[in-house]
Amino acid sequence: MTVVTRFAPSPTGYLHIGGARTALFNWLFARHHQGKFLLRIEDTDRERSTEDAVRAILEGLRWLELDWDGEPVFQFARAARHAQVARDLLAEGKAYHCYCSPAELTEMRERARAEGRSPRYDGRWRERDPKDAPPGIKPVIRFKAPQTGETIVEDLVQGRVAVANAELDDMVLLRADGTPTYMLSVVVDDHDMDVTHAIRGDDHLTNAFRQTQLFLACGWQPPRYAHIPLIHGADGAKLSKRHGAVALDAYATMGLLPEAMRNYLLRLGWSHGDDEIISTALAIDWFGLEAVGRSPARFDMEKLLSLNAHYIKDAAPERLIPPVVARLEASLGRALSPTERARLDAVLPGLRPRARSLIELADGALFLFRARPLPLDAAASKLMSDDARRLLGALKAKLAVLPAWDAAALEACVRLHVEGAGIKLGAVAQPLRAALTGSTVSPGIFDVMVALGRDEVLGRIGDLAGP
RNA sequence: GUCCCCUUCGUCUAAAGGUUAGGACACCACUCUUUCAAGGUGGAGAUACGGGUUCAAUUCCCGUAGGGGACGCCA
Repeated sequence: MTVVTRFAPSPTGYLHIGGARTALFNWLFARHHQGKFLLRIEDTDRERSTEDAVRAILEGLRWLELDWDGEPVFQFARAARHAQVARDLLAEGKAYHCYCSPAELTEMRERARAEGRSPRYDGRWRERDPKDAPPGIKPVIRFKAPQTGETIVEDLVQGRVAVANAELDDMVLLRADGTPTYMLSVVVDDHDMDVTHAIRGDDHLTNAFRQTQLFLACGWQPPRYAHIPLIHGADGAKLSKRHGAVALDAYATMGLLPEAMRNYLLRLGWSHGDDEIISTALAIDWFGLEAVGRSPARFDMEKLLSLNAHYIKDAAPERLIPPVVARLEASLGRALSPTERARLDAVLPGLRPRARSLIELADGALFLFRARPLPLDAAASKLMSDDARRLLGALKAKLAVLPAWDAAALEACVRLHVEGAGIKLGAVAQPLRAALTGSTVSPGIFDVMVALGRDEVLGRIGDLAGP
């Protein structure tokens, strides 16, 4: 049997970390088993579903490079089929009309809560004669759920979980306006789409019981369920807008690489011994539900950034350059010239191990493109003593006539210069760094000089050097 | 409130009855060094608590505490 998984987000909000991990696990599981990974947009809530959210979800998945098989299924488009199943159940006596008004239900729940009972529908229309139906009220269709015994879910992550059927009430399958509810749609779609494994957040665990009952009533085989623990914010609370559960594209904007995000998300709740850095190819090879943990995890930006730093060091330059150029041009407010882009290429190796994100990478490169005279930051200007200026002035003259302009020649020249002056390399390297970058922090100074080129170097030194 | 789930360093996790309880991030120190990183080396740091079962419990069972989730004509 081919494995079929699905990611079934509802487009009522944006794709966040938790949803992204659910998608990743479904995708990995399907790819591992050479099965199918389907995408289903659960848009049966017409009030809250938006096209923007659909777009954001698709873009998020594309950014993460999680490709789905076939076309996305829009659940609402299948409403007629869902409604038909509800009517079939009604005809078979497995469901019934309920004429309770929303106000009546609210009152029922409030009273139950006040009396310390579970707030459930009491089944008052379950056995009532349809002739009692109040006139002019459109009924909903409720599922006639078993009231005794228990329902068991053999969860691939949580293990065997049982709940007494008395704990579950008769859920609404078809709303008064004839539209299907989530519970019905999920069951029908999972069946029609031949979903074999439903991997989703732990918050759906109780739904699995109701869905199992519905599957059985329809005479269908439920999929295998796998409820993965939720991801919490850094403070241990449920992820929400306030806790960094921002849309996935915010992480792209922050300069995260999708492979870093995948690796990070993978290790949240899943492990393979002591392995930490796991390529996507290995992840597909190794992934299995048996290694998914059962306790919730906290989101840790530091670890994500550290993984990102690793992948930045690893990434091919052609992957890094375009996003960095885009960020640079945005902050510069102008396009980079070919000469400037060559400078960027030249310092990239030096910049890479110093950046944890593409933003830091771009920020680190900014000094290359600043107009002269360069503004110095506080630490840099503190370095510019009269001695330092004189040293730079003398060095400038030697650099101007240096036959070769490569890192080795530059280093030799500068070292000779400091030896002559009887000082340490740092005494000139730091002022030089300040003059060339405006800062006390940069890649190796000789690499910076090569990238900048002789004219720019002499110019920048000249702006600050003493007589 | 009811039901369900969870609990190993600050965080993510390994150890599927016998380990000096391992790794990673963060932290500290040292090292390398033209700065800052990166790299290298080392350090500090955990089995929530209480009972069992067992020759032996992080591991199995029960309870307590704490945390989370669900309880919609939302998904």
